[in-house]
Amino acid sequence: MDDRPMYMISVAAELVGMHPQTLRIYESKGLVRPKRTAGNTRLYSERDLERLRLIQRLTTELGLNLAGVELVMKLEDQLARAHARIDRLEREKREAVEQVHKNYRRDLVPLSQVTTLIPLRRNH
Amino acid sequence: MDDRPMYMISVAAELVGMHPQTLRIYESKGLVRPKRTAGNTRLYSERDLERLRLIQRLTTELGLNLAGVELVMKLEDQLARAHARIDRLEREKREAVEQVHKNYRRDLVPLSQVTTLIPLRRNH
DNA sequence: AGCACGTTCACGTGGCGTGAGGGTCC
DNA sequence: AGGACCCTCACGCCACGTGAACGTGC
Repeated sequence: MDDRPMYMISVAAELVGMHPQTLRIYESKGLVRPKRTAGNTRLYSERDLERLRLIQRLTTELGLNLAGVELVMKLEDQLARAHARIDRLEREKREAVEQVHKNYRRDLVPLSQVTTLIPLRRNH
Repeated sequence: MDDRPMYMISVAAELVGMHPQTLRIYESKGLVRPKRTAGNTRLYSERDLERLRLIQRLTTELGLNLAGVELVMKLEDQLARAHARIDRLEREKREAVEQVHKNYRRDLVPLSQVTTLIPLRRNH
């Protein structure tokens, strides 16, 4: 995702189909945090736009209010991290088993078979 | 958690500090599903009350609307299951390693040592 | 100078809680 | 018969989106 600040508020609002004032409200509630220029003009990155589109889905399609949006985004973040953890654990579990196998040498023989091996070697 | 239906609406509302009509609204939106008697009277279980208290926290303390409550409860359910999965995976990872160790017999000897074993056995 | 930016305030709509009215069950 | 249940409708409040007013930066 692209973090570079690119669009000022009118362009950003146009791109996501929202009222510029709405974007200001979202910022005042901490839902998006666009960068600012030296002259205090907001600059929205692609990541900000993506976040705005998510807010839009939650409010217009699902009917959440802004308090709900905030909590939902927090939970979705936690959920994403939990899923990442699950993927990592599954991989580590597989790798751990393989590693244990590798740590056992391939040329191991049961001690009980050693006596039967002796005759075989004497025939040489 | 106790699923047995126990309290009719006035008692349930009293117990959680809500208006009975509010409980009916929550049911109409699918947020709680109390059982009914043969005469169509709602009966709330302890689990239902717990759910009502959660809704109360989300609405009054955090300011969510009901759409938000619904989605948040869904996400919290998913999150709980993800955490359960993580716990299970961590346990399985540990057990898998132990199991691999067990599958290697304790009396294994490197094949290269077999020749050195032979003299030892001949001395008997 | 002009236009889009900034902030603050005002208005309208809609969601939600609360209550009342009227019917039904025990 | 009375009280608490059922459901539906109406009212009020608050959140949120929208716009206007006014000042500032490019």
